[in-house]
Amino acid sequence: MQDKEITIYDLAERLNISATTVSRGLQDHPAINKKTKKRIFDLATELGYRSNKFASNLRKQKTNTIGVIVPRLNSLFMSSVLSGIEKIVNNAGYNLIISQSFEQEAKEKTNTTTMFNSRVDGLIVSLASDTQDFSHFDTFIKKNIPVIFFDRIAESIQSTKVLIDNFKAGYKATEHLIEQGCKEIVHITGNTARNVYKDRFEGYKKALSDYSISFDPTLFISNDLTEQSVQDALINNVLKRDKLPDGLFITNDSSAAFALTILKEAGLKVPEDIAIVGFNNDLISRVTEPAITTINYPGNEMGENIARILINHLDGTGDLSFTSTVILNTELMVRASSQRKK
Amino acid sequence: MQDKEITIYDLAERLNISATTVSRGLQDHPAINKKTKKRIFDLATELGYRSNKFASNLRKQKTNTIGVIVPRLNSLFMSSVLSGIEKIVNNAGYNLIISQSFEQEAKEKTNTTTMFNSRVDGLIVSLASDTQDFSHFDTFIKKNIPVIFFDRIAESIQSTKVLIDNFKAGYKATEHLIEQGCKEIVHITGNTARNVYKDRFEGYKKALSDYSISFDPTLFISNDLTEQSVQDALINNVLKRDKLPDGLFITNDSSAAFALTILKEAGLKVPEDIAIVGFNNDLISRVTEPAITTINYPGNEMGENIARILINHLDGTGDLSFTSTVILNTELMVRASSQRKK
DNA sequence: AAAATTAATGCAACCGATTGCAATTTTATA
DNA sequence: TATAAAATTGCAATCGGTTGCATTAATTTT
Repeated sequence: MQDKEITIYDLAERLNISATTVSRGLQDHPAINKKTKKRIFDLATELGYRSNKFASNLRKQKTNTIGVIVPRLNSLFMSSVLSGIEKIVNNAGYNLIISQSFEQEAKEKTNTTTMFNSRVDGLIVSLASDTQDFSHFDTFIKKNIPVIFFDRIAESIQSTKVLIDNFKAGYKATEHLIEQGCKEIVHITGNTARNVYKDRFEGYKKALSDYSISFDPTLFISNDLTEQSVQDALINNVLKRDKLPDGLFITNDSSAAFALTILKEAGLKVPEDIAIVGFNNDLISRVTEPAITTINYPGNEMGENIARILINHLDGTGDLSFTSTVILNTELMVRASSQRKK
Repeated sequence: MQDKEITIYDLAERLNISATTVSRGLQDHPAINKKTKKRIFDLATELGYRSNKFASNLRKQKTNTIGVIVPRLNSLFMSSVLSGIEKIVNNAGYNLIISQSFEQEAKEKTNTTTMFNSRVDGLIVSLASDTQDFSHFDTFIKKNIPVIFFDRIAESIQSTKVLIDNFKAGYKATEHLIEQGCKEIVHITGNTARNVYKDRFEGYKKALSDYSISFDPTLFISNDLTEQSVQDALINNVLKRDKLPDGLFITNDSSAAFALTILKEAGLKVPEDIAIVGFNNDLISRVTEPAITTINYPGNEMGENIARILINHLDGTGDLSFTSTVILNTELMVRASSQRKK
């Protein structure tokens, strides 16, 4: 439209004062007379003035933008985390730029570069499942731009991390199955190059060993946890075994629910023939029959936590110890899919 | 860090050429000699130059950023849409800024303002359930900044819309239930001030009337579709009726799944006592027992469509007819929850 | 009322890239 | 070799705020 954009110079001209004063007035600078401020604000509103963030960012070298890179957007857990992040960040006056790595290291790298070039003030990352090399974050570290990892973290990187105790969660899930009398527990999980899956797996093994059950590598299945993979694992592997397993610990609820339907279709009774434990406590774990025992992993709270830590760092006085690890609590939600004893 | 940021001036100085040439070289401007370009690119890489988007945006008055406002992030449907949008938009070199209205008109308004002030090149919106006044989008319209509505649209606004034929979907769902022998079909849905719910409701009523079933207002329940509300509706209303209904059309799959568990708990058999049809075709509709009949509503494709339309408009030559409506196909996925006849 | 403070305001440079137009260099044509 | 045409490159203004330092105006203090 013809609507010319109003600038501080326009305001200055109309008010017969300098652009400097307008700028300061708009920022509520203490040195500016209250009446002058009022005149500025009034005219600004009247003319529909809006600050040009680019000019401002350019000068201030700050963007008020936070970048987020996640493996995928379309899971309930991820979107809960994002929802939590967005809420906090937005209230603090920051913008969110979001991108997905689609579980690919290469995409993650280019996304990281984009974020860097967008000059985000901070970066929040959950790693792709196959990322092995972390050099793409070096530019951030070098420039002292905070990077927070959550859920899928990189142990080797010196930076803030927000996660759960996956080892403990894996241990508790497995222990619970053992207590229900399971002896042959299948563990289906993601790429164990990633901490989340590795640690849960370690917890699984530790529980087995603590209860004197020897770890059977053939009961351990690591794949990408897509429907296809889960189906393959069950039909071509688990269900083909001479002796069918009596327990299944699978590391997300969608997969657990999906596995449940496949096992039931195959004629197995859950939990009598095979007990199941999932992970996350998504709604889906509550609507299956039987409902699925799972680990409660509060995504929304995690998101809020992450955001708060980052914002505090950015807004607070240049604090020191920005290298910390935050561990959130999880709990086992026992439901019918695993209860074999009363 | 000490790392000074490299600018085109630094490059220019080192190469003994002007910043203009560097700028053009970096943009692969045809008037610049190939050898010069190579020298520029080489030095840029060597020194780790990165373009300052703010300076560039400031000068070009374009941000390469697209804003998205949705009611909530944490639903599978929404995140699929976002995932689709992100994919396309990112490939086209745009950034995504995302925010949530939390279903509140007020928050939607402030988010819109923020987007406006962030000078997004385009805006993608799915309305909050209680938004009645659309004046907050006027600023965009006035400035000719494209706004695309999807799913939850505003009929009265003249702008591009991407959605499904909710009337038809509602009709098909209801017709299917009728064909299965249902006579008393409960319809639980969201705020009918919003097109999605209103149209599905209209479809429901039309199907009833086409099959000579009179519409019973007491079988129609409109609420916010939270778990709590669905539970209330079923327990304090539906299940308290003298004559229990024999069909349920509920407009999202999570709610359908949740409703299913409640009805089963109450001792009803599905589909024998009551047949159920949901909406969306989320994974959750496939893992319940029985699996839930639903309307397939492909979020990811919708997202990609939206993004493509917007990008084409932004990158393409200033096209004309930017006021169109795109209707995506949906289909009824018949599953066990509604099959009462063979 | 003059001098010393304190409060307000303005000057001018700067942030880094872009671009219309002019100037210079190179290559082609006569 | 002089001249026209094409290919390259550079000048200088511009985008809109921000900020250190200087200046001017309003208050206080003697």
